This record gives sequence, structure tokens and C-alpha cells, in this order.
Amino acid sequence: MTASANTIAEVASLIGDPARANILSALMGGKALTAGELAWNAGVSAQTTSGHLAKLSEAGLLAVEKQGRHRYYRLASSEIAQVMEALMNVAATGPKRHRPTGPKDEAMRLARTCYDHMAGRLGIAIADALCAHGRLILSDGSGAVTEEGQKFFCEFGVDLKTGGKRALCRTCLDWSERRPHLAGRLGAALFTRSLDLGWVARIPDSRSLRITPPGRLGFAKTFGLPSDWLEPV
Amino acid sequence: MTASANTIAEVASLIGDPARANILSALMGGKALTAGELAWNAGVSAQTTSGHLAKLSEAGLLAVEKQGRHRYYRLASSEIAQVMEALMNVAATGPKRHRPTGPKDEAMRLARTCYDHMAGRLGIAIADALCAHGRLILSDGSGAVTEEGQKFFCEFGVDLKTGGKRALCRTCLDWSERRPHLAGRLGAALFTRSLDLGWVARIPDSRSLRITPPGRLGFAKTFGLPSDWLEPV
DNA sequence: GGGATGTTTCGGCCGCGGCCGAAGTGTTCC
DNA sequence: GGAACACTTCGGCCGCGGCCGAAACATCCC
Repeated sequence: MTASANTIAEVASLIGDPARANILSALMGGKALTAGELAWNAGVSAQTTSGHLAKLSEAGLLAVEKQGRHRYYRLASSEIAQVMEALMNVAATGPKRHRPTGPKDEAMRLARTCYDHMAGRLGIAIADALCAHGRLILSDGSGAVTEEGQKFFCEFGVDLKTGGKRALCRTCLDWSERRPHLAGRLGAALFTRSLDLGWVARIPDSRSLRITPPGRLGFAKTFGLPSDWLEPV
Repeated sequence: MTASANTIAEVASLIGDPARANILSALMGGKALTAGELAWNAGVSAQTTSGHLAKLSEAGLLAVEKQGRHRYYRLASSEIAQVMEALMNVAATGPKRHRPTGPKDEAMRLARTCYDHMAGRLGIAIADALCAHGRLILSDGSGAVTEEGQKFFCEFGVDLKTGGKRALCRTCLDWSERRPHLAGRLGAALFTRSLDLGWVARIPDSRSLRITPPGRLGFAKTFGLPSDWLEPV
């Protein structure tokens, strides 16, 4: 089982069904979700979702973990997330996105998870500040950590060495702000470290993140964010 | 006309048809191809291909240019190429690729185009050498040009400034060698410069590149390739 | 045990979309 | 002009695959 699809068309056509695309998008939040939650996200019945999940797992796009009577699904690899990012990029290039600025929406714009790293104005402000202080060089789409950056990240408590073959530093075009934020292994490490420090916290049933008071202080002080980063660009 | 599809599923499902995936893959060679050539690549009739091409153009994945009684199609943007790269990555992760090492295949492995830059052992050797000489920092998946690199590229005759919003330096996982080579604006610039210098030449009806004798000399001398870069890794 | 709840399997309906043959439009060449 | 060529449009066939209702497992709780 899980015998990986092996042609481009097979993979693309799996993503090409609206229900399955919704499932994968939901999982871009980075958390593992149950089949039921995914059914809700996909907007189809539980039976139908079950079929989709089986196909996606079979093809190696999703990984599944049994836990009691629940089955938790997550994206199988960061490569899959990369495909989704690239697709979002292209999809976003279309006609004007509608911008229904609800209150819940506003929280998403401020700070949210994107697969396994931080996005929204927070993510962008962090990326900008790292560049401004010469800790990171981003030539949009890609990037590298400077010597000074290595020292900085080390002091901040993230380990740049471990993590294997995954790209250390990538950028990801922000859905709401249309500017790049930090992805890749480094983006993921910054996120988990921020969670550990209690600077941000997940808001239940949502991809939004809450920035805690110590977080507000910490981000501003450690990363040197400009005072106006909370404002929309 | 060309009213850009705007959901992930729409884009993915366009790529998800085998014939269309073949068309897009063929265009990853970087050259614009006629409808007839694409029909041959897709393995379906001209009428069927025409329909596919219309859909792809309509969605903004392809750009088309009329020239006499031919219509030349090409990928509409580098974002599309990125999606295809990401998909190839995932598709390649499947069960062992068959490696039918024919003679034509061998030429492809040595040097070929990948959308608009060089791939194969040549592409990899260049990327490796640039890193070894401290002109480039690649933390795989992304990269940045060092100060020394900027001087080097300037002397080599490629302009890093112009080119707009496209990523300067990206890496692309090599299909045959499974190692990263140089993509992005820099990869494209190196390729066109190499063509101009007559170091490489396109082999007709193929994505393969021929490395000319001056090219052999030039690459070795200018980039400082190791003596054994012609051998498979 | 029995009754919720979460998930999958089965069976059948139905529509979308890929495919090709034939015919139509536009272009080039002699 | 007419013939060859490149490409598109039209019409109809056909099958794959998404969808749900019903029912079967599986697990947890009391």
C-alpha cells in the first residue's frame, strides 16, 4: 500500500478535483486533521471524503496515523507542500481576488500558519527585518543565511544544522499580502521556536495565530521589527 | 480571452490530463513549439490537441504567438514552470524510475535545457563549481550570489540587475541525476550567455544540448570545473 | 452488553470531458 | 486560380470517476 503515483499527470489530476484540492489546502495549515474535519473542509460527505483520502494516501501525497477511532491525515512531505504553494501562486495570478474583510479574516491576515511556518503580516515583517539587519539575503524566491545570521539564529535557539535534505531557506508568496515570507527548514524552525517560547499560539479550528504579549515584545526586540508592522501594507 | 483560471483545482486539473501534461512537459524545454509538434508530443490527434491548447491558453498557462500559418505556444510564465518542476519532484519520488540508457538518453543526461536554463551533468557541474569557488551559496532549494560572485558574473558578461520580479537564483532538482542545478533568472542568463558564446548549441528536435569544443575549454577554464565532470556521478 | 461516534465499503446513478471523423477557416506556394 | 498545409470548430460516442444512500466495521463510553 501507499505505492506512490509516478507521473506528473497522475499527481496533478489527484490535486485537480475540487474536493481533494480543498483537503490538501486545509492540510497546508500544517496540522494533522481527522477524516471528519477534512470532509467538512472538502464540502462533501464522509463516504466521498474517505474515497478521496484513500486515493491521496495510496499515491503518497498524504500520510495517515491511526489514533483510536480517529485517523489523522497530514501532507506526506514538504515536496507536496511545495507543489501546493506553486499552484497557489499560479491560481492567485488570476482576476482580482475578492477581499471579504471579515473579522476572522483580519486575524488570518495578521498571523497564520502556512504548512509549517508563519505567514501573514507577521511572517512578512520577520522576513523583512532579517534582511534589513543583514542576517538573511533574499533574492525573491530564494535566500541564504549570512554569517551574522547564523550567529543570530544560534543565539535565538534554532539549529540550522539538523534537518536533512530539505531546503534550508525558501520564500513563499503570501496569499493575503502578495509579498514573500520565509519558508523552508528555517521558516519551520523559527515557527516551532516561537511556539516553544510562547510568543505565538494556535487559535483552535483555524490557521490563525495569536501573538501573545510577550511575543509582541520579543519579536519587536529580538528581530528589530519596525514599529508599524501591525498595519496593513 | 485568456481569462486566467483562479482556483488551485482548476489549474491542477488542467495539468492532470495526460495529453496536456505531455504538452506542458514538452514546453519545459524552453522553446516555443507549434500546435502540430505539440500534438505529436501529446500523442493525440491534431483536433484534440487544438482543444487542449485552447483550454490551456484560456486559463493563462500558455502564451501563443501567430506566425504565418503556424501558432507557436510557450509556457506563459516562470510560475507555471515552477509548478511543473514541483510536480516532477513529487512524481519522481515514486517507485524506482526505469533507466533505459539509450544513446539519445545519454545525450540528455549530459546536457539539456530545463525550461530556460541548463540541466544534466553540465548544469550540476556548473552549480557545484560556482559553490566551490565561493561565488554562490546554495542551501539546497535556494541560493544567493556572493560579492565575489557578482564580480565574476559581471566579467562573464551576464547582467544580474535587469529582469524584474523573477527570482534571481533558484535551484531545480535534476531529473536524471537527482541533484540540484541552477535555475531562476541567473540560470537563464548563464544559458543564454553560453549560447551567445557558442559554448553550447541546441540539438534540433530535442531538449539535448551539444557542448562545442570551445565550450568544453571555456567551461573548464572560466568556471573551474573538475576534470571528471563528464563522468556520471 | 448496547448505543453513540468515526470511518470505510458497496452499489448504482449521472454528468463531465476526452477522443476522433468530417468539415470549415486561414495561409503559403506555384 | 488551385492545391497543399496548419490549425480550429462541430457533432456524436463512450467511459471514467465523483457523488450519495445504505450498510458494515471499528472504537470508545457507560
